[in-house]
Amino acid sequence: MTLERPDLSEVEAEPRRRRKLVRAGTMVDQMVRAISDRIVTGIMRPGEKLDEVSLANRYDVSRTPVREALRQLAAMGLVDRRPNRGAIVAVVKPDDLASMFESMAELEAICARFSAQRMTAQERRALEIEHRAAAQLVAQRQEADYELFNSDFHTRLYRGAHSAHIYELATSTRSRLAPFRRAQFRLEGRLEKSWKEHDLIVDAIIRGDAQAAGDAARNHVALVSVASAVFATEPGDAETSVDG
Amino acid sequence: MTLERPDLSEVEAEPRRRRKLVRAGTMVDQMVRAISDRIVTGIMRPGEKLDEVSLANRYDVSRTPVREALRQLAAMGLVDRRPNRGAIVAVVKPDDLASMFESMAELEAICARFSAQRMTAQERRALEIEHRAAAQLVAQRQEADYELFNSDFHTRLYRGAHSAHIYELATSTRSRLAPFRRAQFRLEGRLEKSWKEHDLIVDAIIRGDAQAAGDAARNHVALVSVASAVFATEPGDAETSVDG
DNA sequence: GGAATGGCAAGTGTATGCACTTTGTGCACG
DNA sequence: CGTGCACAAAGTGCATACACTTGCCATTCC
Repeated sequence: MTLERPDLSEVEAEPRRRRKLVRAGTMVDQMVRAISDRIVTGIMRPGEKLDEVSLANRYDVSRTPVREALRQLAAMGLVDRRPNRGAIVAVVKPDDLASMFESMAELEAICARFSAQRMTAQERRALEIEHRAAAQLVAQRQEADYELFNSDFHTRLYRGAHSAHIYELATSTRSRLAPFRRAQFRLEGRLEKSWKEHDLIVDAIIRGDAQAAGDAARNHVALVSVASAVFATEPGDAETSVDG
Repeated sequence: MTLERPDLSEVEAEPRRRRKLVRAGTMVDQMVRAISDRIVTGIMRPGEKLDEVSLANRYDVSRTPVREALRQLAAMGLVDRRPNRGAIVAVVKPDDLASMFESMAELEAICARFSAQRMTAQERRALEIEHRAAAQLVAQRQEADYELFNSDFHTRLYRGAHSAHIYELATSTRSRLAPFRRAQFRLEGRLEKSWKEHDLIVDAIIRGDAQAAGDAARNHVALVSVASAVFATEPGDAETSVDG
């Protein structure tokens, strides 16, 4: 339905002249962030059309920067572009989704393994403290807050590997998977299971047991994969509804 | 020196009107391929400037498609773009380079492991046949041909994992590393060592020994990394010379 | 009646122009 | 003689106009 209301809050707060007071980076970079947020958080659903002129109006720019943003998003894998036929939010086939979860599992295994070997004492301590604190969120069934913590937890693992490129691979793969797993914690008992799986990872990292940390992390993602598959295969027509 | 000769051979063979007979895809896609080729094969060296108007003249298009191509190349990690300050062929610091080789080693380990588990009988046979044939190239010191075979060999491993996303991660990481290892086979004895390392991988895959295949592959890349590091740290002023 | 063709509308691909940012250079001033 | 400012040149960022492609629909022909 390509809703028409301005809703430019992501880019700028006021309808004043846009030029000369751009806050951070170029228009294109801001739009890339804004649009990828909308995709990753599920506001835009897979298959939804990304019309160049609509986006140009929405963000109050011309088509040129929109096109550059779309190309960059396509390179990230978040949107599909067909020549002369426009762009849509990336639709992945079940096989691709499985492949991406599998990759994610292996990447997390690597990160956990390296974390067990390379994390500094401070990093280990912070990881453990945050993980312990999250037990509260589990006990109180704070799905939303736990989801935030969960994201932070995994980011710690990626950073703990102390390898810029692996961090990049992990975060970009995670972004591409995000649209397909945002509801996983709504599943009955998933919160507790997630925490216990984390516990195994943390324990192994603290002990410096790389093998165990890697295996635990791989297993954790594999289970998330199963939990998420439920939603990915739901009938979801994904075309008209704007947000759930 | 930004050589001025036309040299459009990569894009089109004749100086006739460009429109209406573009062969494959859009101008932007063709330029992305052409420029990434020039970077990956070492014709353009890290740090070299990518001026928009020069590229526009070179490929006989306006700046708009050039900008889109540069943005896509930046997303691939092959070029660095600084806002308002142009683009250069990506320069990676030694730490980043090490990180990328490390990632490559892990990715290849994953591919080899999966290949040992998942390759079809045909794939295993083809891998072994090609590998055996390459022994000729080693014996005859055919560095250039062996390099081609080597690229093919690793691509077989990536495909053998039967996972689209892992294939993507492996090939893109490989592209980003390509500029830094193109001379590795010139090192004394590297050819023989490479073949013997391949031999271990092939043997493990044929036997279906995932663990051994992964370890052998990781080790293989680690050694390539060392061999390439020699060139990466060479004084190389990387500005004027066009090909070595 | 159905299939093929022509034109229309929507939307993408590219060219071009102007505004703004950055950077280098020369001159004034301390 | 060194430091800082102003101005000019080069080059990027974005807007706009136009060309071309695609999909749809009505009309026409078999």
